[in-house]
Amino acid sequence: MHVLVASAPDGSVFLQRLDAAGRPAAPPEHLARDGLAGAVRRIEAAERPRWVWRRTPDWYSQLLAGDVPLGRCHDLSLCAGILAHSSYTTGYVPGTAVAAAGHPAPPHALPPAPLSPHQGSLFDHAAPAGPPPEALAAEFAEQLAAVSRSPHRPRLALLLAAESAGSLAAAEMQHAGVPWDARVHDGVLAERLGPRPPAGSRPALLEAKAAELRALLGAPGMNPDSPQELMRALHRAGIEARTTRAWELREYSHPAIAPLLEYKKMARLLTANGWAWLDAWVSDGRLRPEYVVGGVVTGRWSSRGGGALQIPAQVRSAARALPGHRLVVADASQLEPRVLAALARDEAMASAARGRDLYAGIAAAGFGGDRGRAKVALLGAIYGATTGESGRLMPQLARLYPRAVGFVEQAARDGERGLTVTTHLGRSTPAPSERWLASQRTATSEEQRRADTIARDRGRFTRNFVVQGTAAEWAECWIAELRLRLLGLRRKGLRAELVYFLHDEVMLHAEAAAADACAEAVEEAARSAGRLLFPGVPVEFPLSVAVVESYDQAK
DNA sequence: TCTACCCGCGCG
DNA sequence: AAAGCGCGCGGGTAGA
Repeated sequence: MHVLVASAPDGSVFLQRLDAAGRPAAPPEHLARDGLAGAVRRIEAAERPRWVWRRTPDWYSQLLAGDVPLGRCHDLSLCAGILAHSSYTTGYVPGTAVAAAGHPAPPHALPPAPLSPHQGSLFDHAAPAGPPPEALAAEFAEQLAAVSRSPHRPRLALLLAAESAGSLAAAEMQHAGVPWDARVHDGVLAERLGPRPPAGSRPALLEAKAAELRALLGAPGMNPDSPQELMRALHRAGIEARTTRAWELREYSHPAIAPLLEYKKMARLLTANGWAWLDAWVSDGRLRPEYVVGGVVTGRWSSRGGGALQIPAQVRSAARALPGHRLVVADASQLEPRVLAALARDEAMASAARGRDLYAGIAAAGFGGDRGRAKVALLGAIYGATTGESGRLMPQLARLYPRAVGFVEQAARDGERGLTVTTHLGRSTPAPSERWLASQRTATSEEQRRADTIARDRGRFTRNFVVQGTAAEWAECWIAELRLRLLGLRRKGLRAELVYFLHDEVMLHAEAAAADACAEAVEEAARSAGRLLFPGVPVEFPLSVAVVESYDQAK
């Protein structure tokens, strides 16, 4: 049922079956490192165990290189991070078992900081050093015990399973990469910026735009990339902007504004996703970002390198299926508001969400059919808006949906008081910062004002945390269910791979013949995620799914 | 010359 | 039209 994989002190690989409580259930096997893939493949086929290891990337990237996909795992390091903070359990301290087993690593630190990308590539196939196998087995048993004594055992168990499945999916996506056509990308750049220039100089169209701008502002030699120079030039031209942000500049009517906004757009494309980006992050026709599972406090993933979680609309046409293949792109519609309706058990909001478009449903129920205002009001409730249109609409929203609004208000009040808040499955906020604690020990009224600001900031954070974090849990359950279905399709000879994940959106690269089955699998996985998180709660999580040749054709 | 920080903008 | 959450990144800038 569980198989621990670890490095033995002598450099061999240590495999051991563990029982349901994490205790050794059979004598360990020692394997030579090059025997690992074969052994794992055999055990996976025969037993479909949950693989237990310190960190998924340590083992799974080499297994994927040997084409050994796995169904389930338990990532001790990620689960330690969750359990250490979770208000759903008590008495768990990460690394205690490791330290007790005599490992010289510092206590409280089962997972040292992740390897830097450079180290990762250098040592990918080297022996991952770390605590001895017995210590990892003891740590696993500690984690299972922490789940067992939780009053929310099923939820916490689901969270650890989903996070671990996420680590498998992340490794698979990094291994596969997004199919990326550098010629298409280069074409986009050439059309918007001009042909690729020598390194260090501006492409022709960008340089021309800079010249036009200098002429219109009467500022020869001005470098538009320098905020200071730009600000001086704007002021001399009578544009009294306080910042150089695009949305503020849009307020002014002056002949230089339009070219300036165009310049900023073009310069952004060049620096963020230009030729240098292509050179650095696309190789062998694939964009291979590194995903950091649980990299955000709320449980969302972050990424390292290439800004993979911010691929701008402008270059999405370069993400193209290979010949004979399709991209299946799916995203969850209005995920966060729907999660809020489920969290708060708000029947009224759930019924407004019954259709495809939640905002339209809410608009019809109480905003005179004005979808835009309904959306602003709801997002304002989730983010904690107090001023502007969104702030003004709050009372109206609260009358319509007292349970939903009350739920986020409670999370905000708790945060302001320095309490921990927790997602549906059990991810809790870290303790308030030292800055927060210090701010509460104040005397003067000046300090008190600052303390209030800090408390309100934390209130907005905790308000959003419960919703964003629970949405991340839904998405992780979704991807977990999806990858199991893809493994099933693979056994039927239908090949498809997960290639991209972005908070509430997934992309598959599938053989054309498998595309429809993939679209169905994505839908099934979403229904399953809803049932796993909120059994019996009548909130729907509809998707929009597109089968396309390139990413820009989706939605 | 190097480092740490801020700004601005892209994504959800 | 534009303030309220979470990120990563590149370039400019200030200080060492």
